[in-house]
Amino acid sequence: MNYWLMKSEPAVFSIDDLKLKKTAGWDGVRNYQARNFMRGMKTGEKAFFYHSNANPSGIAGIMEISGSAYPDPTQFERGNIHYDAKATKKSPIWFQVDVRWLMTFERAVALLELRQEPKLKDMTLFKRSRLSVQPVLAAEWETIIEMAGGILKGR
DNA sequence: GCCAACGTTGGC
DNA sequence: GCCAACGTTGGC
Repeated sequence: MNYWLMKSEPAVFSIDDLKLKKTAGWDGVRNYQARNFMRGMKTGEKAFFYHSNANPSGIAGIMEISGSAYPDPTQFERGNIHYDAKATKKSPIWFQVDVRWLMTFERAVALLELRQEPKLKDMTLFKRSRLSVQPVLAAEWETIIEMAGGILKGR
Protein backbone atom coordinates (compact mmCIF):
# COMPACT_ATOMS: atom_id res chain seq x y z
CA MET A 1 0.00 0.00 0.00
CA ASN A 2 1.53 3.24 -1.15
CA TYR A 3 0.47 6.75 -0.33
CA TRP A 4 0.58 9.69 -2.71
CA LEU A 5 0.24 13.43 -2.96
CA MET A 6 -1.27 15.03 -6.05
CA LYS A 7 -1.38 18.74 -6.75
CA SER A 8 -4.00 20.81 -8.45
CA GLU A 9 -4.68 24.50 -8.56
CA PRO A 10 -8.12 24.97 -6.98
CA ALA A 11 -8.94 27.65 -9.53
CA VAL A 12 -8.64 24.94 -12.17
CA PHE A 13 -9.84 21.87 -10.26
CA SER A 14 -10.40 21.84 -6.50
CA ILE A 15 -11.29 19.21 -3.96
CA ASP A 16 -14.81 20.63 -3.96
CA ASP A 17 -15.01 19.96 -7.68
CA LEU A 18 -13.92 16.39 -7.05
CA LYS A 19 -16.43 15.98 -4.23
CA LEU A 20 -19.17 17.10 -6.57
CA LYS A 21 -18.11 14.73 -9.35
CA LYS A 22 -17.21 11.95 -6.90
CA THR A 23 -14.73 10.55 -9.43
CA ALA A 24 -12.47 12.29 -11.94
CA GLY A 25 -9.63 11.53 -14.32
CA TRP A 26 -6.40 13.18 -13.17
CA ASP A 27 -5.50 14.49 -16.61
CA GLY A 28 -3.04 17.07 -17.83
CA VAL A 29 0.09 15.77 -16.12
CA ARG A 30 2.99 16.55 -18.44
CA ASN A 31 6.02 15.60 -16.42
CA TYR A 32 7.69 12.23 -16.85
CA GLN A 33 8.44 11.60 -13.22
CA ALA A 34 4.88 12.41 -12.21
CA ARG A 35 3.59 10.19 -15.01
CA ASN A 36 5.76 7.30 -13.88
CA PHE A 37 4.43 7.58 -10.36
CA MET A 38 0.86 7.45 -11.68
CA ARG A 39 1.69 4.33 -13.67
CA GLY A 40 2.81 2.71 -10.45
CA MET A 41 -0.42 3.47 -8.62
CA LYS A 42 -2.81 0.71 -7.66
CA THR A 43 -6.54 0.82 -7.21
CA GLY A 44 -7.48 1.54 -3.62
CA GLU A 45 -4.32 3.44 -2.71
CA LYS A 46 -4.87 6.78 -1.04
CA ALA A 47 -3.62 10.20 -2.05
CA PHE A 48 -3.64 13.64 -0.52
CA PHE A 49 -5.32 16.30 -2.61
CA TYR A 50 -2.93 19.25 -2.49
CA HIS A 51 -4.08 22.73 -3.44
CA SER A 52 -1.28 24.67 -5.11
CA ASN A 53 -1.34 28.38 -5.88
CA ALA A 54 -3.99 28.71 -3.20
CA ASN A 55 -4.66 30.77 -0.10
CA PRO A 56 -3.09 29.09 1.64
CA SER A 57 -1.55 26.29 -0.37
CA GLY A 58 -1.76 22.97 1.43
CA ILE A 59 -3.38 19.60 1.80
CA ALA A 60 -7.13 19.85 1.52
CA GLY A 61 -8.25 16.26 1.87
CA ILE A 62 -8.00 12.67 0.80
CA MET A 63 -8.93 10.74 -2.31
CA GLU A 64 -8.44 7.21 -3.47
CA ILE A 65 -7.04 5.84 -6.68
CA SER A 66 -10.05 4.25 -8.35
CA GLY A 67 -8.39 2.76 -11.40
CA SER A 68 -4.93 2.07 -12.77
CA ALA A 69 -3.23 4.31 -15.33
CA TYR A 70 -4.51 4.68 -18.90
CA PRO A 71 -3.68 7.10 -21.73
CA ASP A 72 -4.66 10.71 -21.02
CA PRO A 73 -7.12 11.54 -23.83
CA THR A 74 -6.27 15.25 -23.81
CA GLN A 75 -2.88 14.52 -25.41
CA PHE A 76 -4.73 13.64 -28.65
CA GLU A 77 -7.10 16.60 -28.67
CA ARG A 78 -5.83 19.25 -31.03
CA GLY A 79 -6.55 22.63 -29.53
CA ASN A 80 -6.57 21.30 -25.98
CA ILE A 81 -4.05 23.04 -23.75
CA HIS A 82 -2.54 19.62 -23.01
CA TYR A 83 -2.38 18.50 -26.65
CA ASP A 84 0.89 16.78 -27.56
CA ALA A 85 1.62 16.47 -31.28
CA LYS A 86 4.13 13.71 -30.65
CA ALA A 87 1.62 11.42 -29.01
CA THR A 88 -0.35 8.86 -31.02
CA LYS A 89 -3.02 6.43 -29.93
CA LYS A 90 -0.64 3.61 -30.81
CA SER A 91 2.09 5.04 -28.65
CA PRO A 92 0.64 7.45 -26.12
CA ILE A 93 3.07 9.49 -24.05
CA TRP A 94 0.93 10.70 -21.15
CA PHE A 95 -1.14 8.73 -18.69
CA GLN A 96 -3.66 9.45 -15.99
CA VAL A 97 -5.46 7.65 -13.21
CA ASP A 98 -9.00 8.02 -11.94
CA VAL A 99 -9.44 9.30 -8.43
CA ARG A 100 -12.41 9.19 -6.07
CA TRP A 101 -13.15 11.73 -3.38
CA LEU A 102 -12.95 10.36 0.14
CA MET A 103 -12.92 13.35 2.46
CA THR A 104 -12.24 17.01 2.77
CA PHE A 105 -10.41 18.06 5.92
CA GLU A 106 -12.33 20.42 8.16
CA ARG A 107 -9.26 22.52 7.97
CA ALA A 108 -6.63 22.30 5.23
CA VAL A 109 -3.11 21.64 6.46
CA ALA A 110 -1.16 24.59 5.14
CA LEU A 111 2.24 24.33 3.53
CA LEU A 112 3.70 26.50 6.30
CA GLU A 113 2.49 24.03 8.95
CA LEU A 114 3.87 21.09 7.01
CA ARG A 115 7.19 22.85 6.78
CA GLN A 116 7.27 23.54 10.50
CA GLU A 117 6.74 19.88 11.42
CA PRO A 118 10.17 18.26 11.97
CA LYS A 119 8.82 14.80 11.14
CA LEU A 120 8.06 15.99 7.64
CA LYS A 121 11.37 17.62 6.88
CA ASP A 122 12.35 15.01 4.29
CA MET A 123 9.07 15.13 2.39
CA THR A 124 9.32 15.04 -1.39
CA LEU A 125 7.07 18.09 -1.33
CA PHE A 126 10.01 20.17 -0.12
CA LYS A 127 12.78 18.39 -1.96
CA ARG A 128 11.10 18.37 -5.38
CA SER A 129 8.90 21.34 -5.00
CA ARG A 130 7.65 21.30 -8.58
CA LEU A 131 6.70 17.66 -8.80
CA SER A 132 2.92 17.45 -9.06
CA VAL A 133 2.49 13.75 -8.31
CA GLN A 134 4.68 12.27 -5.65
CA PRO A 135 4.91 9.46 -3.09
CA VAL A 136 4.29 10.02 0.61
CA LEU A 137 5.83 7.75 3.25
CA ALA A 138 3.43 5.95 5.59
CA ALA A 139 4.94 7.77 8.59
CA GLU A 140 4.48 11.11 6.83
CA TRP A 141 0.92 10.18 5.96
CA GLU A 142 0.12 9.42 9.61
CA THR A 143 1.73 12.64 10.79
CA ILE A 144 -0.33 14.70 8.37
CA ILE A 145 -3.54 12.89 9.28
CA GLU A 146 -2.87 13.79 12.90
CA MET A 147 -2.21 17.40 11.95
CA ALA A 148 -5.53 17.45 10.12
CA GLY A 149 -7.26 16.49 13.34
CA GLY A 150 -6.86 12.76 13.37
CA ILE A 151 -10.06 12.42 11.42
CA LEU A 152 -9.20 8.96 10.25
CA LYS A 153 -8.42 7.61 13.68
CA GLY A 154 -10.37 4.53 14.54
CA ARG A 155 -11.30 3.68 10.99
C1' DG B 1 3.10 40.01 -10.57
C1' DC B 2 7.73 38.57 -9.42
C1' DC B 3 11.04 35.34 -9.49
C1' DA B 4 13.65 31.04 -7.84
C1' DA B 5 13.86 26.39 -8.86
C1' DC B 6 14.11 23.21 -12.09
C1' DG B 7 12.58 20.36 -16.14
C1' DT B 8 12.89 20.38 -21.25
C1' DT B 9 14.56 21.66 -25.78
C1' DG B 10 17.68 22.19 -29.26
C1' DG B 11 22.21 23.81 -31.21
C1' DC B 12 26.55 22.26 -31.63
C1' DG C 1 26.27 14.32 -24.70
C1' DC C 2 26.82 19.01 -22.99
C1' DC C 3 24.82 22.96 -21.66
C1' DA C 4 22.65 27.54 -22.58
C1' DA C 5 18.26 29.20 -23.43
C1' DC C 6 13.79 28.81 -22.52
C1' DG C 7 9.33 27.59 -20.38
C1' DT C 8 6.67 26.23 -16.37
C1' DT C 9 5.54 25.55 -11.55
C1' DG C 10 4.25 27.36 -7.62
C1' DG C 11 5.39 30.13 -3.28
C1' DC C 12 5.09 34.55 -1.81
